[in-house]
Amino acid sequence: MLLQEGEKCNFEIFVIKGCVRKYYIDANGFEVILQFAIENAWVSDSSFSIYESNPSRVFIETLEDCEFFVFSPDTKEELFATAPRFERAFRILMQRSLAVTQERLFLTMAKTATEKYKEFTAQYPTLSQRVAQHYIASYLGISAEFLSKIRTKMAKK
Amino acid sequence: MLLQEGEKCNFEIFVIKGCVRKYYIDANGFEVILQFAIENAWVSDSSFSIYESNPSRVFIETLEDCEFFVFSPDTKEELFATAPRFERAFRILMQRSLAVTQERLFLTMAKTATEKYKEFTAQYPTLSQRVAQHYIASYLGISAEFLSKIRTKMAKK
DNA sequence: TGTTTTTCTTGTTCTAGTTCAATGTACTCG
DNA sequence: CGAGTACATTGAACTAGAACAAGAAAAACA
Repeated sequence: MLLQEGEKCNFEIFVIKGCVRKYYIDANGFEVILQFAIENAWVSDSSFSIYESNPSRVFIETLEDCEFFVFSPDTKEELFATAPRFERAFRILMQRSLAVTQERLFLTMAKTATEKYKEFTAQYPTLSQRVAQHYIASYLGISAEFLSKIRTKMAKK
Repeated sequence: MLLQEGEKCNFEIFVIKGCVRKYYIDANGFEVILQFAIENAWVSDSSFSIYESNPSRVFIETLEDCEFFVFSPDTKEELFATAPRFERAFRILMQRSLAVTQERLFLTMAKTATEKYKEFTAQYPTLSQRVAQHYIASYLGISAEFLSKIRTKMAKK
């Protein structure tokens, strides 16, 4: 467990190897998975790092053995000071995260559960083997049972 | 109409006055509103500005008489060259957009239509008066009819 | 190896929200 | 002014997906 709800998130992680999930607990006590980060992806509680004093509302947890590269605010500031071009790199990184999140919003809003699952397997071909199905269901915003039904239906065809 | 699907988006807009909507057309031909931008907000097709050669999949359209401040890539580069601290400003801007988008994902995934509408009116108190209801429904990802039913139910209480 | 715990499947019932259709309201413009 | 167009409401029938429950498989573990 890398980050707990209520803690301050003061890092940005680059995943070299393994898989982590970022999630929060909704008003009814259910986990909702916001992001899977696998090899070559970044995770952090980006939503709240702007309000740096605010505690986080999300959890970040490893699902496999992992290797990371970790940026703290200090190492980041140091980096920017010595090599200002990294400001740009981080801006582009932010932009890419935004693109990914918007793409998810696209999917979440306009697609059926089956379509979402297809897109998911296309986007993360390895992940459906690597993590538990109910995590995927939570990521897609559907119930684990319904995902199972979708899968059996797809298998029959 | 500021941007059409298929065009290249080469600007970032800061809304001084008025209101614009950003939307796309889904596979079934329906408009899905991704964002309303009112006073002091930014709009651009952030999802694709990283792949700068790619044509946009979204439309950006004014809903009222507007005043903007427009950044093109050129003015941006010029700005960054003369005042490098603006790199940082734009990074923070990106971060904030990301925060907003993630917050929306939160809402879209875990809340009922009624809850979403309540949160919407709380977040954009003026907007429910200013724009057509079916736009709000599209933004919330629900049908215009159902939004109407929610509203009458809320009014009765 | 058997036992326990976790995950996955399957069926049934139920509900939030959709779709369609019809009517009502309001605004625009000749 | 009246007619047309765009928008909002209401109701009835329908459906995607949830919730619940109860087994089956698979994994963990001693």
